[in-house]
Amino acid sequence: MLDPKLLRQDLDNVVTQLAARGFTFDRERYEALEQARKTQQVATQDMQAARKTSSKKIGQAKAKGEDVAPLLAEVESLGDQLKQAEQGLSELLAELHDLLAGMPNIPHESVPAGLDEADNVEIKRWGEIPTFEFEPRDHVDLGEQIGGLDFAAGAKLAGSRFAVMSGGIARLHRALAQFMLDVHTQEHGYQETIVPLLVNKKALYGTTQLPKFADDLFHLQGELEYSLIPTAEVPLTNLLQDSIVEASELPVKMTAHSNCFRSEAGSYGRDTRGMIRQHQFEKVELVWAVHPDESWDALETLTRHAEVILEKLELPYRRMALCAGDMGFAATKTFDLEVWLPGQSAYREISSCSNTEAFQARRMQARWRNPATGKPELLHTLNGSGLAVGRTLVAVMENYQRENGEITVPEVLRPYMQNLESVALN
RNA sequence: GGAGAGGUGGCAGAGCGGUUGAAUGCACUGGUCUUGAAAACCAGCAAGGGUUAAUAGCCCUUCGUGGGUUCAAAUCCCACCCUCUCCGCCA
Repeated sequence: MLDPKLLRQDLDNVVTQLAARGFTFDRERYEALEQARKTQQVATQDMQAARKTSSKKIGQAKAKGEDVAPLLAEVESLGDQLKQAEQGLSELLAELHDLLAGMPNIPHESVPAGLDEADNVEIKRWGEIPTFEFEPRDHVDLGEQIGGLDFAAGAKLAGSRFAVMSGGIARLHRALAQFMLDVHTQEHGYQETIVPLLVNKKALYGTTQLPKFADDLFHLQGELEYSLIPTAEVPLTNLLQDSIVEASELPVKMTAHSNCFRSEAGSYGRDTRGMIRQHQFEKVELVWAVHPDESWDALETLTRHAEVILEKLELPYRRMALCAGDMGFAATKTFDLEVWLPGQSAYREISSCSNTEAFQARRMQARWRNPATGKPELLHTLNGSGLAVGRTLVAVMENYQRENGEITVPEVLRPYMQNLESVALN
């Protein structure tokens, strides 16, 4: 959520900056609503003040044993008027709030211009693209060849966009998650966290999946209104919901390995082959909550933490700065990491690291106490994948494949696999 | 699932229709004292929002959440949520 004060004070700028990411703001509606709100709020609060004063007088008079009848007559009519005014106000506030809640974050000045992924800017490349003395296969073919990656089984049990892993592939997948967690907790200083995979609406609102993106989620039926998390960013970031963190406790750095569930509504026909886009996948998530002055350094550090995983795995990647129009709703700036997939001869997204500044923190009232003023102020929150485990498995399979279909186990994973040197036929 | 208890400020914990945004303690901040620190003493210290040039004043809201009664609700009524204890069931 943007700062309502910013809209009141600098609407022109907000409108143009949001236009940069392709968002059209209904300015006239906003201005009319805001005008009405102001009038209504001042009037309502005046009436509340009047009622308060009268009630106090009545209390005092009664205590002295005086006759309160005239005072009662005075406030008699106030009740209905006030009720009406309060209702009118709350309707206006709700409408304004809905309007605000639908507005995306303002892109940082360093974000490249552009409306779609064609305008994303490559920041750097790392690693050598591997060459093969044979025609490299994609992970689907590899999985078929050595077994352990079964999409038909996934479809039988659940439907499309599900897979069953088994044997060496499943083990490799588990090793990847363990490895990532160990690096982040032991080398990068994150707090390991295990979080609920089902969350409530308030949490989803806090990280901005709601109200706008309800269709991207799986919602449980039944009297309890749970949804499956699309990313551990939701529970991790919401740990700070309605709290005030001491300055000495910053930065807060948390990591969680979790399953993630996405409906993938609107992506019919995209990435239908293989593990790239599944309804259920695993991810190791990184979340920071920081002093507002430090979020830009934090974004760089966080992104590096994700890159380190790829480098340790010796997977070639590039870092992209997303253009304004390609960024997620809550982000002021996003770096995507794209890993090289020989099966597609292309770089594919494997991590997305964003600074949301106070956008999420404002919604969830995540604050820190500024020792200089003694007052609570909004934190800045960041999140990034470190990394998407399923996609990392794909990258390992395709980059480490041998002609016979076996997968060489990357050096850093071997301690997690009893020093197994390759994954062969299941 | 059954029975009971409870949800109040950063934490603990009073209040149970009327100058209560809320006693008290701890924590925190400033001061006195001290070579310095601690202790002791004194003072300050909730959050959100509105108005405004203002982080100045003034005002509103908030005692789990949502409704209701009343001139007036932390206090009374209803519903829901959560926590704890016991029993049952169960990874």
